[in-house]
Amino acid sequence: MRHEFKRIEPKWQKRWEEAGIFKAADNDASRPKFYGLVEFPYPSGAGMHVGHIKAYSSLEVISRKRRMEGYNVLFPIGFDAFGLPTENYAIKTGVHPRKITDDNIVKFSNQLRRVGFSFDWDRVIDTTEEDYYKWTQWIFLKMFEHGLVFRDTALVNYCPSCKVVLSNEDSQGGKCDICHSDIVQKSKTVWYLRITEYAEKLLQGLEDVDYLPNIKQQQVNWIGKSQGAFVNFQVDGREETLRIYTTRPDTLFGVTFMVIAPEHPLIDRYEAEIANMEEIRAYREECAKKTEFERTQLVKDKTGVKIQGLEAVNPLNGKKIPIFIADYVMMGYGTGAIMAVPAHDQRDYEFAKKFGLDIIPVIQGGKIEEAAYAGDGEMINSDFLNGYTNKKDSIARVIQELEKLGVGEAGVQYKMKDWAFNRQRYWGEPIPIIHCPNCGVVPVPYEELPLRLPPVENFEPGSDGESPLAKIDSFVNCTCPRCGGAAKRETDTMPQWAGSSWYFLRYIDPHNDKELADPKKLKYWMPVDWYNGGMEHVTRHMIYSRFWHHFLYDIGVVNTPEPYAKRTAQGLILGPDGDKMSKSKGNVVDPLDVVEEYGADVLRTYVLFMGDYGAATPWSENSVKGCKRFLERVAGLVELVREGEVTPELETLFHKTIKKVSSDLEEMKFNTAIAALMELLNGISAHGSLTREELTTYIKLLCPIAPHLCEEIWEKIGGEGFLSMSSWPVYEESKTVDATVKVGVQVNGKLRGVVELPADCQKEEAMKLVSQDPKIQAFLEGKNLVKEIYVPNKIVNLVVK
RNA sequence: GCCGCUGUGGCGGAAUUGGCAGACGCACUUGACUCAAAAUCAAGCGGGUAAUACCGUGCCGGUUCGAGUCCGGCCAGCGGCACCA
Repeated sequence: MRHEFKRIEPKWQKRWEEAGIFKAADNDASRPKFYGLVEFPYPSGAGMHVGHIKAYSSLEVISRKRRMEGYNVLFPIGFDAFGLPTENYAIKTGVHPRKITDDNIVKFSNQLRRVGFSFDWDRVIDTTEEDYYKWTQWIFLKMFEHGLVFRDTALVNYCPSCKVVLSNEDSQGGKCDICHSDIVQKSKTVWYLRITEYAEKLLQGLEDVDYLPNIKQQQVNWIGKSQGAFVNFQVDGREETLRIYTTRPDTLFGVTFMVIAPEHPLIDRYEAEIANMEEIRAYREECAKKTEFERTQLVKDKTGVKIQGLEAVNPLNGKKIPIFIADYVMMGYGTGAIMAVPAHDQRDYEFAKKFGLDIIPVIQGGKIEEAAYAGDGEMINSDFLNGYTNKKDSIARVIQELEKLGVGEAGVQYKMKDWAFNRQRYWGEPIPIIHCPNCGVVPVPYEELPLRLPPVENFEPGSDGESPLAKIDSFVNCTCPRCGGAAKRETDTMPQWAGSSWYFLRYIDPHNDKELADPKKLKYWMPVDWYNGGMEHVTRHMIYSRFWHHFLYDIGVVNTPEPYAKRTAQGLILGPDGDKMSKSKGNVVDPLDVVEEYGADVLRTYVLFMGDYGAATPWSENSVKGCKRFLERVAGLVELVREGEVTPELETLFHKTIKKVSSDLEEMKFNTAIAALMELLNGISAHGSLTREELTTYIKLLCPIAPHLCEEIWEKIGGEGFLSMSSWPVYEESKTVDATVKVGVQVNGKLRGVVELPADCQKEEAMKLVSQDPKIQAFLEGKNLVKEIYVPNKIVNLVVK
């Protein structure tokens, strides 16, 4: 039998779909459930990328295996379709984003079908459909209702090219995540989601989930919890305290100055009393011009200005100390003010050196003349803290003292910031809020959802960073639902991350027009058992969606706090040249070209065989050919079928392979699972024949990876029903071991020979057999045998002198 | 600077977690088939040697009968965070 993929692949895809075998059954209590989730694609005009294939193939294989193991499997797909590329394309071509999106989804769906993925196509969702974003808006209003939505005027990251405000997540490194232009700072009133309120829950929740360790670590870093204390310094002679946050309150006796951020409100309050206000104003202006990126990058040179006329008082020893403003302190973290301990903090040290300030060591160790000392040591120059050597104890002691004096308390801080939740763009979910001159900010009533995107002809955003919706009077002008007076709608839309923050819930009940999803079905399917996706989504999408899910849990919509029980990630597919695939480098591989030339089964096999699933691996056309060769040899097995139940020579190999493939697939070691199937194939070829029973086992093991070919073989040998729905092979442990094993024999730790021993053979017998080996005898000639080491089935080591 | 990960043939990568390093695949070499090429099949394939010996998992040292694997110290690369107080 030849592997005629062009004929058989469409045939089986059609049969699977007609029979509906991949449809999930809601609330089926008769079998265990498995919810496998892959990150739904953004349907770009370019179509599918080989990266998509790799990302989906892992859970595709697991889902197919689960079905064969008797699970009720939910393996859905959809489209995360709001976003800038579509809108930009609309601006360029004049075609409506709705039309572009629909066309791209059709294209994507067809491509996904040609790869033979076993998605449940009845549950496809599209985040840009009204029936879907109605519920995105609903969740937003629920958050509003629970005080998690707020407006604030803030310096925001603004991309002058995309003309949008970006979240911190989208502007990492001072570059726009979408177009890579430099970000500038702009003052704007924007919407925020109070994600920081969930910082602790998001951190704690990580203890109950099975994420790859690096994924967990990245989230922990992102949340960035630190423990320390808040301390109030009195401003000398005034009813004013300067509140700071520190992780080392026990170094309070080493404080020689204070630093506040340039934007700190203290300055505005005492404008009249600050002698050098002109100088300070100039410094503030200078800082405002810099982007946050510049501010954090120009770390070499500390700048700042001493505030003339204000002094702080150290609450523990009453010492008066100067206050500076400097841009190395950020308004966005802690309280925007610090106590400076130059002896033990490198930044404070550099600042003190530059401005000629005192440096008082309070921890023994290091060379204070050269650099700040951040290590451990005995406390000195610190009154009641002197003599402490353990930092935990000294911190506990000083916090006790601060609390007694009423000038401070223990506290925690998170690096994570609130989520800037808006875009000044057309192609996004309208924010369901009304601005009323009488009532202020009023939410759109739930009954009025969805708040639809109005038809627009010009998608260009306003030059002042305003949304295109602001130009549509019929959309903007409305009546206030509270007082009935004339009011205006919010014209910002939600950021692209909104729709993907809850999509996995909608798959569970995609056509429900009463609720986000039926609670019974939610309870049945959630949590997602296994979620696979890219490392690039570990800190944004993953954190956002966990936040939304925790919130939905708190208001009783879902019944688990954590949405994903397990999370894994695939590695990138690099271009054949080893560089990241990109259009400009011309090293992009189109998966459809591969399907066309080699078939979907070959493509599926290759992306899983090409290397460690979690690692970045370059594409190799030659290796694709290798996979093609492999499947063609498998197709040829049909001709080797002979009468019988088992082939004794192959029995152990079969049992071993079932065991290895079963466990390797679970551990995402797809490359070694396929290698094991290749080895088994080599074994069968060497033997020259196999039984129908054995061929059935073989194609069952390969079926999740190369299902079209395996179904075809199954049909050819008279199998009934779909192989994809047959039972997963089982092995017997006792049959996975050979009667004899080849064991290496070392002399003084060096390999000198190999002997064949009965499996699990006793030491005495093993030694006897080893000593009969002439090669080994030669090495023992004239030497004293000092020690014999024997590890059954593994190694013999003879120590001689 | 901090945190995490990774260094194994010409290449992608294996190694039951301390027990025969290089499974499996690619590339390559030789042979068969062919007028020839492709495809296919067979054999070989870490370095070294005529064959042994010997040398080999980034580098240096250690533990052990035995180290790719464990410990200590470096070096290089990748990813994340970053004037975070």
